[in-house]
Amino acid sequence: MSDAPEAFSHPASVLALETFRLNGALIALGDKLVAPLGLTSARWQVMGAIAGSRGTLPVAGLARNMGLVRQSVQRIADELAAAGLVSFAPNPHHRRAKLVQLTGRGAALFEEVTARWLAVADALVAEIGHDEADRGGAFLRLLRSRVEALHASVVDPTDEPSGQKDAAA
Amino acid sequence: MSDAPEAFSHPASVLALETFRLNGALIALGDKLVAPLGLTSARWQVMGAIAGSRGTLPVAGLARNMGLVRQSVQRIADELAAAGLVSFAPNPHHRRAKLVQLTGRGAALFEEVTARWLAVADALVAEIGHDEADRGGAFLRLLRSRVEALHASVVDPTDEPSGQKDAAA
DNA sequence: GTCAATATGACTGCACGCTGTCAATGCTCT
DNA sequence: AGAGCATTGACAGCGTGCAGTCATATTGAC
Repeated sequence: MSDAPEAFSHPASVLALETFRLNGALIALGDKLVAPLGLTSARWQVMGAIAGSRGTLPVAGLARNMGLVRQSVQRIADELAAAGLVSFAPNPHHRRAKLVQLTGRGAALFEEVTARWLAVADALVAEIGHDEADRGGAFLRLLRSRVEALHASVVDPTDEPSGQKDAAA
Repeated sequence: MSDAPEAFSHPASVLALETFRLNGALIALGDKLVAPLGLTSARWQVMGAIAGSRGTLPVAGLARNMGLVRQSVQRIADELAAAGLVSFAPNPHHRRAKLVQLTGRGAALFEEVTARWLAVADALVAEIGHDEADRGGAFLRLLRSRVEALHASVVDPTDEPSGQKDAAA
């Protein structure tokens, strides 16, 4: 077992582990920001996706924009609807896929949350610098695209090639 | 609601959202890597922490090293023990806090997982470049430290300053 | 030596995202 | 018009991490 440390110090391992920790820190920060307003990080993000769509997207569309599966967003959306923060409007193009929109209360709450976030976001960018923040964002996007490509290319050696959907290799 | 887009294009928002997506992509990649060996990302990471500690740490110590709370690691460790991959050895310094160690099967499995990971990790670093990977890792660490500092400094306006533990304003 | 503070494990409950499955809806091709 | 396929919402189950609580074990102050 003398190979564990070298595997951990691998640059890719450092990237992965640091990403996990940063992810946790960001969620913790987000939760702390919006908790006093009765929200959570996830609900806030869904409300943001709704606001960004101007209420023209159903749940599945929001999920695509957020990079999540439908079911995750559906649960949050239902809870937000139960809380009176979002409503489902008829969709002229699809009878079942109702359009998710913010209610008056939802929009007001989201504006308040946005104000709180922008204060923190400005402070964060001020500390690390505009250029560095932009470079970091680009790096994260690049890294994700590589990871996703790797994810698609990894083939399971213990898996027979019959039941595969996408493994075009 | 015309302020949603500007909040989303904020450099800090981009960083946060990209971090969430990268986190998800990494977990998906990790799961896919170790699934054929009967593991998950979380169990693999805990095994890694155990291997890195050389079996000299109890659950709480592993959790500290990983940046998680005890309970999360405890559950995984119990499951790994049930699967015969780790065992709990007596701790000369503490009767309850048994030392978590890999069993022979656990160590062998971890070595196999490590080999699989190193192949992918090398491919990833080869694509983005060694220097860029190192710079990215440093950036992530810096960003996390700033986010954690912000988390500690954020005070809740609707919260009376009596019940606070760490808010050294 | 005693007692409070701390550390640890055990247990419960919760939030979140995923997979899998099913029925209903909409779209495309023949 | 009809068949086949993709999309969508609904529902169930699972893995992971967190907070809270309690009992036990260890440590430190007195």
